Amino acid sequence: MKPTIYDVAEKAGVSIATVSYVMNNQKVGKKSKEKVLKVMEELNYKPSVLASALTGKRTTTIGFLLPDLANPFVAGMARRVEDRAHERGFNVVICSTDFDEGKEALYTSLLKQKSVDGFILAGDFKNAAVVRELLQEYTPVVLLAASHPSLSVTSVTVDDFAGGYEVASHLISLGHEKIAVIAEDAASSQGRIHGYKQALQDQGLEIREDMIVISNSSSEDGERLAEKLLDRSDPPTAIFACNDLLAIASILVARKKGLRIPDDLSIAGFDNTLLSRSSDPPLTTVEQPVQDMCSQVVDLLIEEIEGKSKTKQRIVMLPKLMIRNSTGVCPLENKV
Amino acid sequence: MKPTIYDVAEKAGVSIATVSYVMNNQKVGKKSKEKVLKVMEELNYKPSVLASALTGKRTTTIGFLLPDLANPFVAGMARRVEDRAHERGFNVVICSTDFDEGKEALYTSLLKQKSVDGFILAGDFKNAAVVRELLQEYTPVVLLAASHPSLSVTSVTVDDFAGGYEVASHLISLGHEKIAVIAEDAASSQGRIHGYKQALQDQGLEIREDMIVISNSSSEDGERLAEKLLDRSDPPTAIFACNDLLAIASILVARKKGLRIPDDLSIAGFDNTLLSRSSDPPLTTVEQPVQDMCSQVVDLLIEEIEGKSKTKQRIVMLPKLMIRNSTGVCPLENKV
DNA sequence: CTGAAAGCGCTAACAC
DNA sequence: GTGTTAGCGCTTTCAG
Repeated sequence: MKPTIYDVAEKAGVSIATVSYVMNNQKVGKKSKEKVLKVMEELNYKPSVLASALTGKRTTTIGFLLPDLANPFVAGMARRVEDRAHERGFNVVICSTDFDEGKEALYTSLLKQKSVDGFILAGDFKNAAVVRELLQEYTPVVLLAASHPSLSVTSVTVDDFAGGYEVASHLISLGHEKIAVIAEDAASSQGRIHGYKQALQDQGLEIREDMIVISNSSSEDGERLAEKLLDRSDPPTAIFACNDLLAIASILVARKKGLRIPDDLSIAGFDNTLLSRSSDPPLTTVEQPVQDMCSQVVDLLIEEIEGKSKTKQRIVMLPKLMIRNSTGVCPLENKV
Repeated sequence: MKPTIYDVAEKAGVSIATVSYVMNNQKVGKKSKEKVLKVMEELNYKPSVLASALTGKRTTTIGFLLPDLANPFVAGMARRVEDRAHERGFNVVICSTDFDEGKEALYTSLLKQKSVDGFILAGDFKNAAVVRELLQEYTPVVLLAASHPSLSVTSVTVDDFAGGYEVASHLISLGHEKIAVIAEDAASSQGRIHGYKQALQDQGLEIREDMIVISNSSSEDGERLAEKLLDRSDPPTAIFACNDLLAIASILVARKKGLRIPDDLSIAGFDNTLLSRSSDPPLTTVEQPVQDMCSQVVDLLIEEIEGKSKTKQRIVMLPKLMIRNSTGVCPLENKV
């Protein structure tokens, strides 16, 4: 059997309390301490986190709910969150929710039974009721790349409005006027769309709602929507996709239709995933400071877990437009 | 406070044992059972997994150690593993090890302290000592996309030899004779290289060890190596990269050098990640049956956890060559 | 400074 | 069937 605190105590000739004290760095006589440490070493003793947690201590495990781990942008965040969490001595249990309220509720419930110390909810968390419940029972929660205006919960996001504004402005400066948007059914996309609209308005361009379509975030759906947009009698000269996956899907469709990018059609994405560098042409996109965002959420969550957090806060980080070759000047014949 | 088994027992007018029995589907009088169930509902009672596990039951949590979650192929596996685990009622805690023996040892140790029910080790797990230890203390372990010939541990892999053989044969059939390999420092790459060599040998072609280089798996290193290969006085006409990331890196380098793909240079990858579809040209690569592999490992691990597994086994699944446009006939001037 | 003992929430004999 | 009770391994008063 694995050695327990009793084994250590006995072999060291002290009580289990003393052993516990040395593990928790409490005042212990030098002699006893050394002896205990030595025995722990000899027995290769590792305290049980379960037993410890049962008495009220932390499990040093956090739950990380995200939309879909297979999405490269999400996986990138997960890696960063994991790294930071490990640095701080926490493990991460990951659950993909697919934007499904049922899964969101189920997984949070399961993880609560397992006594995770807190939750990071990434992307658009649909089930507000669950968040509200977490909040009111004082379970530490922070949102990542998502925020809930009506809820008092700390969050870390990128400035979606600014991102959308910059992309649209960039496209407008290239002479585009018919700029379509392929969005996700998520709050972040709404922010990007707002930014896009503002840019259009600031330049006195007409905002056409029929140029804005919502996808279910899958590549297939992205292709379907891109195809539909390009088949219009009055097709856009530029497409702003709310993530790189959708942008790539658009590129694929455009290529299939024999359109040259960016000569015939400009395409911009969002997230700056590795997809955007490998695509042809390399994708103009918006970079999110993933590393900083993830370190921050983890730190904020741990502050809450440790009860050190003063106030809830919403941190908004600035995105950065990465201009590459998928966007170019608007073809003349399409100008009004 | 959260309700405990005592609260339920009291309110239902029974003993805690009875409550415990109904939770574990043991024989309980119909009346009592209904009453207890009703109270559990009213109190919204959720049993503590910690307390339950402390008495010897499972935590229904498995540890999943992988090289790097940010790698799209790995993230794809993680998603599948997660899905299957959830279907079976398990949660997954994920740890990226970066092929670092220290991290491998550290994370397994931490997770053991947290009493995970078992481990899935994916990719090349360097620290054989750790695996051996796990095995000898009867901790359930299975390997995914990796195997350890000298260890008696169940594993699920793709047939790397076959994959390498097929890629090389395909290239040879296109007339290539100078085929370079950019590999990872992993056992899977060794298998692929063996397959590649066998194909060359079967066709009576010379095997040149200086055409085989090992990367540290990063894109940057991939680019560096590809560049070095192409700068040789006697450059290859085709590159077989042992994963898509490295293949993309090669494409990037080739493009930078003004080489046309596949006219001047053919490039093949491995894994069939979404990168291979979005790249230009689309990448010829080898598909691994990720979904099946992942369902299998999870099922096998759970069998071990439940003590139902009869014997250790090594399952090898067959890969599938996906021919796309990054490979083409060998340019004539380069033929010997 | 250290030991004895009472829990933490649940399971599992062992009785009744 | 169901209640009593002794742990599971660790933390934490409370004495001494």
